[in-house]
Amino acid sequence: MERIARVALADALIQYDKLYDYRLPGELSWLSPGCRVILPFGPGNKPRRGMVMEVFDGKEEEALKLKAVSEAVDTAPLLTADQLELAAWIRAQTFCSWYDALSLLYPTGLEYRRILRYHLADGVNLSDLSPDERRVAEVLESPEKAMESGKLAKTAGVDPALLAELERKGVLITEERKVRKVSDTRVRMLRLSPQLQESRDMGADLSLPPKTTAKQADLVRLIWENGPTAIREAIYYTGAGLAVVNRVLQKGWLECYEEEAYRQAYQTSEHMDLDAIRLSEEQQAVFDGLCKLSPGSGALLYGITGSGKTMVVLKLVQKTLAEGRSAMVLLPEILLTPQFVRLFSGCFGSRVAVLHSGLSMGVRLDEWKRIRAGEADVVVGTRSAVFAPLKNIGLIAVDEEQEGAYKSEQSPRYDARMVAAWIAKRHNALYLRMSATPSITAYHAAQTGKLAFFKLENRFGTARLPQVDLIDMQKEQTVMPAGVLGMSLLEALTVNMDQGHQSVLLLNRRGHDTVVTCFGCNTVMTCPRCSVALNFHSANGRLMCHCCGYSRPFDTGCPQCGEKRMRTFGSGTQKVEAELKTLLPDARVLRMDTDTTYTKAAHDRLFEDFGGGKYDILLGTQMVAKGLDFENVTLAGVLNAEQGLFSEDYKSGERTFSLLTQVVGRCGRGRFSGKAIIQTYLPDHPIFGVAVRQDYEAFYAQEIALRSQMLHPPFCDVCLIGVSAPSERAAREGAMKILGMLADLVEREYSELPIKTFGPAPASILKAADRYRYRLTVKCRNSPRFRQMVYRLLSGFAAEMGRRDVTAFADINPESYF
DNA sequence: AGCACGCCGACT
DNA sequence: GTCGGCGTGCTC
Repeated sequence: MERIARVALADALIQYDKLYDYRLPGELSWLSPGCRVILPFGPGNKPRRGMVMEVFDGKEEEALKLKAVSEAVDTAPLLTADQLELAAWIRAQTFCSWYDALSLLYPTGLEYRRILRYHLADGVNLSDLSPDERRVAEVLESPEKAMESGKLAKTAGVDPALLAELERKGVLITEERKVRKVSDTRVRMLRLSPQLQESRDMGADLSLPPKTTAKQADLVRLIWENGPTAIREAIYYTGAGLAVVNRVLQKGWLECYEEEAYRQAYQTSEHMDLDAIRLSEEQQAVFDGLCKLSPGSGALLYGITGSGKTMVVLKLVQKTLAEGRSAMVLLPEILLTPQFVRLFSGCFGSRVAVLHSGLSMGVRLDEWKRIRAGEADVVVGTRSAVFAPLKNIGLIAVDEEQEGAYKSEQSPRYDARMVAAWIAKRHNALYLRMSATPSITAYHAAQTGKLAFFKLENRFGTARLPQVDLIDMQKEQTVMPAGVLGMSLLEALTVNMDQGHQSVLLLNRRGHDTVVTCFGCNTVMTCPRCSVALNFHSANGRLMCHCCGYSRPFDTGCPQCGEKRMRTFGSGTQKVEAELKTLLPDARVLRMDTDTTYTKAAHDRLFEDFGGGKYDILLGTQMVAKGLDFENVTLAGVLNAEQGLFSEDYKSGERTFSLLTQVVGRCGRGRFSGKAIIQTYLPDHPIFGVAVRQDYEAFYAQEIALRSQMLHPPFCDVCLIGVSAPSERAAREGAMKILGMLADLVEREYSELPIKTFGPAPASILKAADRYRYRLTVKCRNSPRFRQMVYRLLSGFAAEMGRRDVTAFADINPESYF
């Protein structure tokens, strides 16, 4: 019998992504599932990365036909059996490769980088070489000297391919080194020597020889009294130098060892006594109800803004920890994490770990390790935090569950809410979705009993919902010609400012504005790589593409006619800011959008400044609507409320309602009552009626009827198939090809599947990053059998198109429409 | 993706 | 008769 490992291969394309069997040689027979390995792959036996998914015994003659695993990367499994199963599930759900799914489960900091270094071979005769080759040899000088491949090619000024050729010829010898992307940080610690420790354990007093210096004695006493301490800290407390430490170590009273240190993700915050906080009657009832649910249940908590959902979650986390289980709280945006982390770390201290993509690789690695080691058992983070290696999870709470940010729009296209549900079921944990404006799908699930339903209808404390006015911009006067601020809103802003209160202005922008056109020929400035208009950013004076990041200076002139003067359209935040400056010259306006808040530190600081009363008006895009909680804000204005309604996907109503509700909820959170003003050019749209009344249930009734009638989710699933290619023709033909293959599969083998196909159509952004995109939309039921068909479709298409630079992907229930 | 195998044109 | 073009197919 021989040990055989079934391995997932890294960087595998869908055409050949499957589990491969390799023999485990004797010295590697200890390898178990979850360990990373290096394998010889393909006819050239190129070393490739992989992860062991399964190990079993096989017949000797079978095993000998297999190639052998060449190297172990980990000495112990990196992932648990549960995690391997999760990866398999993710792969099946999202059509990603085995290894891509596995990669979600550990931080990139644990990845190794392979560094190739070249040496000169012994006894190379320089006169046998071409001039190029000789230059390479001269750079290396001698066999002892080595250089990294990229650097060598650059220094010698040769094509990197030449190096590979020289290696084949035996002129160069390669040496490979594996370097972890992020190293561990270790800290040197001091502890008592075994003898001293023993006497301390016996209850003896510390006794040192009489001629011990004061500093030495202080140092030993510190460790005696406080236990093991980091050298740096010990030096800090005793005032001793490193020389004293070395002396004491030499005398054998203390010993030194290394311990893993963790890079910090957040500042520790002031302690908060959770027991001192009493829940309201309504909150308590919800809390009790949630506690009574059977283990492994899913629930939806519908709570209006300001009803104190977070407080209920804090208490739930506390209860979960008390039961010896861990908890996870997911948030839609990185920008919301600081507030939550402050709150949670105040209550649970260093048991809290933070995970989101804004953290540096080192911090993320260390947070991951703290969680895995069980040192942190409360995880707060964004969608990727759902993969935190918590053990024995008792609670997964998803805040603002309707937010599209929970869905990944890059491969693997997972939905953190579905992953959370899977994990919760596996751990028998409570899966809690929360929102003031639940997604139609979640509310429907609650209505039909698939999720337990809880409600918080009252604003906490004295806060009351604000009065909401809808302004018809077709009739409304503006002060500025072609201005965006109507008279009513301007008046309200003035009054609010005079009373010393603050206001929030939301600009409902969706991409295509702050368009710039040529003053001469009226050409719209568009991105040369994408088919979208460029946006003017005053912060850097450049025209920028919001799609691919391309930018160029504003003053380069019109590419059509060379005219230097430009005209700006739309109502970007800058334009509104300028209008405010003219109309309310005394107002202190804080503009917040992706230009001004590029870093999270900047965002935090601006938020704090606003909260501290340094500004009268906060003006911004979507981000100002979320999570902001300041008692002095009593006016909210929405500038072009109908914007999002023009997008073609079925969720536009849901998103607009949610946004309006959030922004209205921003004001009147404290002692003062609030007011909201919504400006729109489409006042008769049914969504505004229910939005003004802040009536979610009425909105739901209206929306679910529409979904049912149009056969949209939750009454079906939507599978988006996207195709991209270097030319529009190739993209369209690719999409046609897929449509043909799909029809073929359906006719031959999958005729029983309920399917309706739409398209091919150009994607909503036809051209992005120099590639043209087409899409197909398939209304379906997301069943294993349907996914199997899509998988075959994708791998078949990839095999056929592989060499033609036409790629396709599938995304079930996407949040954005490509 | 790599890499080999394989079957047709211009070369020692 | 051989070197080499890139079309086709496989990768444990």
